[in-house]
Amino acid sequence: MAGVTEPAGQRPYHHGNLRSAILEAAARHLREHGADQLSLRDLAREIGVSHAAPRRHFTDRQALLDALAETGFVQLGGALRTSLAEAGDSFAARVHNAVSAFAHFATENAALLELMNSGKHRPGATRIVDAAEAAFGQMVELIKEGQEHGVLERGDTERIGIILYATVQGITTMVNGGMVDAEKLDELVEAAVEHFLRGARPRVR
Amino acid sequence: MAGVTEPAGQRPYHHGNLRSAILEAAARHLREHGADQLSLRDLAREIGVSHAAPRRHFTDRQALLDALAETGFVQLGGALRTSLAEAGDSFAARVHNAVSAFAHFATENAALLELMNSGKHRPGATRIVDAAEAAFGQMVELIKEGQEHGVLERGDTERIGIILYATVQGITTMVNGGMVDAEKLDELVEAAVEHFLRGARPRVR
DNA sequence: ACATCATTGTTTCCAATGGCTACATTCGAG
DNA sequence: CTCGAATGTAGCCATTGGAAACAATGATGT
Repeated sequence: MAGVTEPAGQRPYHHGNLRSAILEAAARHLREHGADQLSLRDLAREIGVSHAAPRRHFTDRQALLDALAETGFVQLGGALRTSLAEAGDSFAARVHNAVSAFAHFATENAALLELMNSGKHRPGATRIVDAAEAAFGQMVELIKEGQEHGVLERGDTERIGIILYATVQGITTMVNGGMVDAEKLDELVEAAVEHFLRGARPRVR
Repeated sequence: MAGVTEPAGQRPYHHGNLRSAILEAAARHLREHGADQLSLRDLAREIGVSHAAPRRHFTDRQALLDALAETGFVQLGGALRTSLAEAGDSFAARVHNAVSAFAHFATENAALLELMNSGKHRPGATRIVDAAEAAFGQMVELIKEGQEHGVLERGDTERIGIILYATVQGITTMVNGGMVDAEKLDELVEAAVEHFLRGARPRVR
């Protein structure tokens, strides 16, 4: 039944937390219809507010997309974090877990991922950059770990991290773009990790 | 001076080859302003034709984007072809050349690349798929070459090709997205190739 | 309590876009 | 030379993002 503040199905003048409602709806639309089809007015209609209301929370369509990208990086960071927490001690297993987590996040949130690395965000969108670095930083940490354990070659840690990150990122892009069958994802991830570990292990002297 | 068929600055009723004119203008706009900003009416205005004229050549905005993606794959294929033709005999050098060619094409045509692997094309866009496979096939051929020379491990050729392709693709995505400084491109490509060759070389028995 | 100001929504308007239909001009095959 | 097929044009519509002026609500200080 309608709450006290919502008599006869009427929404009170103030929504309460429009911002998060918009973000939620936007995330769903993003997943279901892609970023191109995401319309501010559509969201407003769905939520039941006037089409100009969202403007109070997102100055721009781009601002909304930026916010989505930011939360995307936060989510990705979380996924990586738990994947690493659940992993055992074996470095290979840790890498595999992290990469696999990334791959699944990326393929289950294709449109979001595209948004995240489209780099179209506002010049001053430091929040996105921060969130991205927080997520990416875990990969770098992981590499550092491998280097300290003597399983990975020394040298520019970030560069090695970029290569690992890029490889997974590329695989998911191909899957998301339909160039590669989605069923091959796990198999590819596994092969990529193995290649990586072999390619980046210390040279025998 | 105005040609015979173009008296007093007047364009004849029929443009002559509107289709290619549109493609050209679209390619330029794509490069300069990205796919999002690409407007059919804008192109029509620029070319000096009515806003509905492009419709005779591209049923849809998407159809135009599809066509752009297709030519993109053709261009990429060409770039790979010449890069391989110019390479020496050393397998490592051949891989490096091809990968480098890809990387530069991808970073110099960021928006186009995004379009190419966005996978948003029409379900029945076989031409795109064909063009893509023609380009991608060269990578697979290259891998096969390495396998026959005993420089790369045997096993699923396509899978190995995908990993190589994905790695470069990922690197360029990061560069294009601003996550990585563009100046690091060559250095990254080199490292990636080296990692790849070490990671995919035959295991000693 | 109450006046006042900042938030948050609403309404109304505008320009631009993609897309559609009916119509005009030109080209080319028979 | 005629007539149908291509190719362009003009005008219309719905939708969108965005801006401005106005309305309702919430919060704050006295």
